[in-house]
Amino acid sequence: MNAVTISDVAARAGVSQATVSRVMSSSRRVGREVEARVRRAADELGYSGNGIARALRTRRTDTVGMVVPSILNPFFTTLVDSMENALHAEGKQLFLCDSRQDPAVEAEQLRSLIERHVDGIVVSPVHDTESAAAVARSARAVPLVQLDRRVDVPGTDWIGLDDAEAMKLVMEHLKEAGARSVAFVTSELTNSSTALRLEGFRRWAADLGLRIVDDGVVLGDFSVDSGDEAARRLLASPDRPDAIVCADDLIAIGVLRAARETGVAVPSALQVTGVDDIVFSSYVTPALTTLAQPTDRMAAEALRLLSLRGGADEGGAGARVSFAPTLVRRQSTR
Amino acid sequence: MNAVTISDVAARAGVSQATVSRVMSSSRRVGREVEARVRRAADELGYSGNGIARALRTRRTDTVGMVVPSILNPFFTTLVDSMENALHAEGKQLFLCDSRQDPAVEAEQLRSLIERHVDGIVVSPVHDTESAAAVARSARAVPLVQLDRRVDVPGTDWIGLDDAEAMKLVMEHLKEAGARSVAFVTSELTNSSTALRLEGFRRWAADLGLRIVDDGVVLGDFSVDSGDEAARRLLASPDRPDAIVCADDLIAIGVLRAARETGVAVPSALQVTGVDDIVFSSYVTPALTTLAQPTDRMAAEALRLLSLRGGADEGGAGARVSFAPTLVRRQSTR
DNA sequence: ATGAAAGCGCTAACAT
DNA sequence: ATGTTAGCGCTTTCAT
Repeated sequence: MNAVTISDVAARAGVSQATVSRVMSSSRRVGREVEARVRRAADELGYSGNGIARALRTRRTDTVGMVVPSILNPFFTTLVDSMENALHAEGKQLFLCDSRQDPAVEAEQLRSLIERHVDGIVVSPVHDTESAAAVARSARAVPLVQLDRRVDVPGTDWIGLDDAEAMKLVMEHLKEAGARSVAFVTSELTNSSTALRLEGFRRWAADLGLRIVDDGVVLGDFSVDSGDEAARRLLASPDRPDAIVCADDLIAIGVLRAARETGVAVPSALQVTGVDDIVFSSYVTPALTTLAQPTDRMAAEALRLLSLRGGADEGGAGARVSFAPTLVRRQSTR
Repeated sequence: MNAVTISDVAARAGVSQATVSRVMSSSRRVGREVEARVRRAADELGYSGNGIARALRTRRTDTVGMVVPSILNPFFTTLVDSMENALHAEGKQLFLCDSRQDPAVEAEQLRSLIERHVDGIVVSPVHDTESAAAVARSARAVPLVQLDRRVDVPGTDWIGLDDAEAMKLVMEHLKEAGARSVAFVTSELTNSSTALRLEGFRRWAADLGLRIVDDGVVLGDFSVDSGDEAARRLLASPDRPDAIVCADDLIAIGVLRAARETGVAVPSALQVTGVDDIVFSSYVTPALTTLAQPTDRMAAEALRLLSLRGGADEGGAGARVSFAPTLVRRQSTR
């Protein structure tokens, strides 16, 4: 084990601990000759420092905690990747927590992150209401931003997609492509993304004169199987839509599968769109038309907001930073 | 900020810090009445403990670092998920590091994890040789196991797939399904998985009398595009194989795409297999026959090996625990 | 059963 | 430019 401490190095170099500390953190000028001696001593002993002791003293851990509903959802994987990249660039590290779509687990993860004294928390809350208390409590203890999904906690920053604009892009595209009647498949209304996207769908359907078919809004969850099931129902209906708008790509991929297996041609007889532009959307057949989110920029913004709030401040305005997606046209629409 | 310390609680409860500590960690019996008083004081103050201070004192952080070549590769995503699950069950947390396929980044991540005094490290080394030094150095400082990929570092434990058995399963399946000539698409030979799978492919091709076509081993990387490209070459050759064995599912999905786009029917004219059973393998058309890895069991085993080696021990035997995959038959083979 | 006190390894005043 | 010293908040002997 690495039991080499700063005082071992100090002794070997014949200087004080403080001098070694200064050399290692290049915080203050140190004599050239002394610095060389210290560095050599550190090398010879294989000194690597103790981040725990430093953290206790400086009250900074250079770590950020991230809590997502499911890391297996490719969109969150991308978000995690973007965060890890952004943090790495700043010499920080990421505690990754998967809340398994469970508010209780989520609350526990948040508590644990705070006990570990992370410098900040990025969370995508599982549930509209059930996540609120834990998020609020956490935000009082440590800088916290919400990413993608959000709960209503005054004074908390949020970064995510401009859901209204997202639906506008999709609906306009479908209108241009000749769609007349539409349906919407999404998850249960227990998270913020769903609610806003559905609202946008309704609004733009009305504005653009796209008719929503009977029972044209289907709620399930963000999964391929859920999309598959919803599509079978919609396609079997007498009032079959000629476009199905999906709240995310997983659902859309399920819809595509159902269409294929029930012999409905895409995009000629049915157009399909998703949201997120997960990697596999370009690999399915037909390739999926979807909306790409700028996850790298979102992660950078999340970090920026995290460091702005230097500590226990509250009553901050509660910034809401939304990014417009970009339409990625592929073969599932005309 | 949460500035409530153990001595605040002690003062409020009218006891010593030691007693509060005992109550919080339920380490020793404490009088019933005193315990109640302490708990109440802690609640009232919103005391949550300081994991950093505790870690400094106990020399345990209850954290594990994990370094993977790319978290965007769905197989590693699954592995990370399995590890996160296993750790969560033990009240530990995961530092996630993505080495971006770069040995230099990997070395830096490892160094950083050690400085943060993680209790253990799980690493899937990027490169056969270039990762070796950093892995060896790290293993000297902290309990370390290799997962999936490995470098040759004596005395280091490894958990992964039984690659020979894997290839055996695939090849026997193809033989039964009537394949005669085969090709193998994999990544460059700079990681352990590739080398072993190729070796297994060659051996079982010979044993089962499956002919390897001319230029029948194609090296690229673990990606859809790489598989696509390799397949176009193989399918254009005069000596076209009637089965393409792929070293992972991403490659196989690329092969399927190339086959579709060049009008080669799968599985009737060409059979295709992958390895890993990533989620999307069941969603492509035709669904991919592949090998499933027991990632949950692997993660559990990794943790077990981590805690066995209680500290600075070395000269351990260097356990190699390999798990047999299971064949998942789908539509890309007959 | 409880308290007093030492100290984990480091950094940051404050001296010199 | 460098050294001395006092903690950061906690756990853990060692007393009582």
